[in-house]
Amino acid sequence: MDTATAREQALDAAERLFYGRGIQSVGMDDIRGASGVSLKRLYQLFPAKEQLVEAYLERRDVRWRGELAAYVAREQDPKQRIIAVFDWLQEWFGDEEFRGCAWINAYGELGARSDRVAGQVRAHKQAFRDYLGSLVAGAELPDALTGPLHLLAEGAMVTAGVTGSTRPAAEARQAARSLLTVR
Amino acid sequence: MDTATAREQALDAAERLFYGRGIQSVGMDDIRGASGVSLKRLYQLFPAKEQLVEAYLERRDVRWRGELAAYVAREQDPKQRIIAVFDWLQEWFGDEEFRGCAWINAYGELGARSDRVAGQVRAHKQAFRDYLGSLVAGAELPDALTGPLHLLAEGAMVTAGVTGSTRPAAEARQAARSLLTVR
DNA sequence: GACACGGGAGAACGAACGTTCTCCCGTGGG
DNA sequence: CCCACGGGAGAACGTTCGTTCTCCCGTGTC
Repeated sequence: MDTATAREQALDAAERLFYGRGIQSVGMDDIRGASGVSLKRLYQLFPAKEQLVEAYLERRDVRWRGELAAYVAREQDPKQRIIAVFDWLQEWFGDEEFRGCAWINAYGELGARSDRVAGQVRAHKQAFRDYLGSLVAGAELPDALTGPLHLLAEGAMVTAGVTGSTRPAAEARQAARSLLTVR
Repeated sequence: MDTATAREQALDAAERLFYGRGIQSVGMDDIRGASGVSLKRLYQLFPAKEQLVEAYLERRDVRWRGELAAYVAREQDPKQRIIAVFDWLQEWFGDEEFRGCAWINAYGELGARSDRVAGQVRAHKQAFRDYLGSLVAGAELPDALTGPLHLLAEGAMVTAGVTGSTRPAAEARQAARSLLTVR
């Protein structure tokens, strides 16, 4: 197995386990077992667990925002694009594997202990907010809408994560529609 | 030191440390050191760490919701009471000790491993939502507003926790005002 | 005064886990 | 064929931490 595929399999297993069971309750040995990558190789690729965690969050960040952007881009109408964000959230919440927002969860676990993880969470949330801002600008709506839309989305992620329901996405979409059409 | 005060001091220390540094990174020995309650007593009062965690979340839930309700009750106008929720959040976010929502953080740390903690988080969030619902009903507003208001509040808590800023409260309050005055 | 006892200090124990080390094998080059 | 070497399996090591145990002291009771 060459280095690139070993790295990818390690990250696949790490993501599945870290996201599904939490970071601290998954040991490096669990990742070895799930990925088939030996401990020796794991430590060559990621000299410490924290670096594996960072790589997991980093890769997931790129993919998460990419998938959201691809979904939204299918919509032509600029205002509908904003609504599509909440449609996408609803689909995500309905996924069998959904267990809340990976970054909010990671922040709860490690935010107080690891500055690097805390920084990654901040960067991810800021990037999401900036993306919403770009959609708002694209629809020629006042920039002041960005904050509220972002809060609705974050609230929906938290609430869906805790309750396991997709309803928060529908509620958030409805509220977003209402905010977009006010005066 | 009698049993009641030992219990209270243990819970005081547990709350300070669990909330400030995360649950998993605080050991029983840290709590002994911070509370002055010996390990022997600690384990008489709480036969396992998980029970101390549950007692911490339980006591904090009662106090948190009580303080919110007391703050809101000072307002007479039913609609202003809803806005007052966000004023209270803003004060909370500005507190020096503020480190995000204790329940969201606990869920990120333990939600996947402890059903009891996950249940407490769900119950706390449901109680908060129900409280918002009672304010909405008191203002004779449509019940459909409860969900969006709740999501704004949750989003503000998460975002303030991650960024350390009080701004999310102001944004959420503004959005709430807007939702209340539509049509 | 003798003694039972609740409690404090902190050592001890055992498990979990991050990280490293040992041993061995298969392979490719000389 | 020999050998160097990259890598796998998993034992080993050291630390952390939840939990329990030991030892001792002060107090209240007869």
